[in-house]
Amino acid sequence: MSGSPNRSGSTNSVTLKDVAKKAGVSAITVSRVVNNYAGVRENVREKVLAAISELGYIPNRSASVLASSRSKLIGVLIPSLSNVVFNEVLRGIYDITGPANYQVLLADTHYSPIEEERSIRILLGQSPEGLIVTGGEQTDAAKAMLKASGIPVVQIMDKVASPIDINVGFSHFEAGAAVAQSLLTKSYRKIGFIGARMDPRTCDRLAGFESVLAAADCLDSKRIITSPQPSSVAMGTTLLRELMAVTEGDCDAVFCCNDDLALGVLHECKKMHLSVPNKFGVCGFNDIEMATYAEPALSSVNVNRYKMGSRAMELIFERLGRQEVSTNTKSNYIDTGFELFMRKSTR
Amino acid sequence: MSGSPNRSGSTNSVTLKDVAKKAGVSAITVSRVVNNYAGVRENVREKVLAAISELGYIPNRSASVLASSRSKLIGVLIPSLSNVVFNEVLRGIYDITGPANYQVLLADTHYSPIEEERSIRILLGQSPEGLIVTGGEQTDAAKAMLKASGIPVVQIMDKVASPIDINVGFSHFEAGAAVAQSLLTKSYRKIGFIGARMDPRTCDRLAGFESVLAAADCLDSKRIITSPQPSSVAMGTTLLRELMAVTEGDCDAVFCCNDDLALGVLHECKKMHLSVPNKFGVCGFNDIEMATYAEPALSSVNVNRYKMGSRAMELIFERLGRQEVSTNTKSNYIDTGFELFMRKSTR
DNA sequence: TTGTATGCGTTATCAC
DNA sequence: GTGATAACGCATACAA
Repeated sequence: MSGSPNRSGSTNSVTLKDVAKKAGVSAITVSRVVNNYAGVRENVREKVLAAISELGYIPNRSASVLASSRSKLIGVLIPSLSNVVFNEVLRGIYDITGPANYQVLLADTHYSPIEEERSIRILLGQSPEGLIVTGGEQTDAAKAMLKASGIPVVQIMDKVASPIDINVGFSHFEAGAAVAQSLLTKSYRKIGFIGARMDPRTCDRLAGFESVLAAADCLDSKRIITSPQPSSVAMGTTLLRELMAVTEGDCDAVFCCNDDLALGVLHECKKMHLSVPNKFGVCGFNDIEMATYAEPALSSVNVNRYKMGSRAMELIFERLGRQEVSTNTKSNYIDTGFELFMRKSTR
Repeated sequence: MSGSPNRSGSTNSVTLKDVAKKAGVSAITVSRVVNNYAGVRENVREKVLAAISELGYIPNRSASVLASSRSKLIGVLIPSLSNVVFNEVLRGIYDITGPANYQVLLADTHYSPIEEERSIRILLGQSPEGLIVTGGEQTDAAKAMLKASGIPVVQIMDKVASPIDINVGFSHFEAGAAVAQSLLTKSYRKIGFIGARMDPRTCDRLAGFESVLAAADCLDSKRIITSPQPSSVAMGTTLLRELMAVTEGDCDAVFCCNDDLALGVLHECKKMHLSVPNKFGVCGFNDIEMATYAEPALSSVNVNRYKMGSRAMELIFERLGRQEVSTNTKSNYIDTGFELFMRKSTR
């Protein structure tokens, strides 16, 4: 209705004062209504609400944050937006932040600690009330900033050696070891590994896997095929070819560092007439929905991605709730575990 | 080193003033250094930079935004975080925002215009410099807010009837029609449709699909099977069973509203000994990577998801660049098109 | 229950 | 090239 042009360019410049004037009250009263404070007389509240909707008032968060340092913002850093693994983690996070009216600032670090540090610096500038980061490979500078920030920080997706603050994840080393153990139990002996991108967690899975094979005297490093490039189904086909070439076919199973790769492997096995699971066993990781529907159904490892996200967020809110700086440095690690689902792609 | 406790709880409270004092200059000079202003003497700049890193100063964006109304924030609203379709869109967006040092505020609307309106209100409160929303089904209130905001708004993923501002997408109606046409060309005549969630874009694809079948006198509404629940591979298997039950097997092809559903259909076809593509043709939508590796390879429709994201962001930046409000109301629609990839799952 | 004064950390404006 | 001062819009503390 009014449509006054605003001086500074873009922002909708209806302010508390405008609303206050229209409602015939003071600015602080409007503020109280907006923030649902108890002590406001009902008729006053209604007048204010009417004025708010009439003017299309939208509170300016910057001003609010500056004055109160409660931003209702949570910073989240993940290594890759393309990796579907993080979708469910994000859902877990959003399912907790949404109802609490918190917003998420999401940054993609592209698996780079340097980019991560840059993003952390920027995110911290937005005064988030909590931060969720992936893994434990932050730069020293980043760790220092996070500690200095004083806000709850949760490292997720991995069990980290010395957590900055809170840690929600599981041991990739143990998960990799469990897969190796399971394949051994199924009488596979010449077990290979296929991995792409090789981020720290993937490396941990490989390490756990190798340790078990080594103990069983079944480890042969030429059966370990990796690529620094991103994972994909296509990459799985390529790496299987490579594995078979390098080992001259002397390989009876493979642990793929994720399901995309494994699905590519299954596809390629058909083309190569490699009979799965008898001649060749295949196990993936992450247990995406498609695993169950592959032909044959893909063995995989389920990790509680949703839970890691939701639990991390819950812990932040718990911290934000209690005032006491209860630094019980012992139980700051939540293990969300993992579970093997051995299906038709392994004996 | 210093470690002074901060009064208001959480934020790292090293301010411009602290840096200024340490460097022996005024606050505004520090601000100039931080923002890379030209006219600062080199030795002064160095002194300031030293003080900044020594104190671990992180600029407070809220204060900056309040004073300058340049937030370096872009709001993005998508209907679902679980839907992998949006991953690539987000990558497209982030690949443009990242290098420009812009942050993304990402909200999940859960396919609900009401939630979308709520999120838009909250996002606008953060003074974003641009906003990207999905589709054109915003509530009237939401549209009003977006228009009043004065910032560039891009509606993506769909060709919308009357864009709020800018529109980057493609016609789902035409895409659905193209699939129907292609299936007809391949001599399928009893063509069904399987759809889940049934958001407006899915409905449009169905409408286009139906219009072509109707024109060819091949439309039978009992072959249209839909569910309001989310899409999944599992849902694809269920809906195929339903389609076959309802039509008593009188159906020779199906268009699935997305690839997840279609992969489920392919899986179920095997169990039902329905020979694909001869007895039964299957076409999906979105052309996810797995489509190529399905058995048989899944026919699908590729839409430029990455492009929709990146182009939308580029357009926002273009707008932000030029001061003139060049409301050339004609060419505010960018068509990113679609492309059929008919593979082995159709004749 | 409501209002007044003050400050949050930064930048715009205008002096020097 | 550098600095003093006044906003920016809101919330805290206290007064009425």
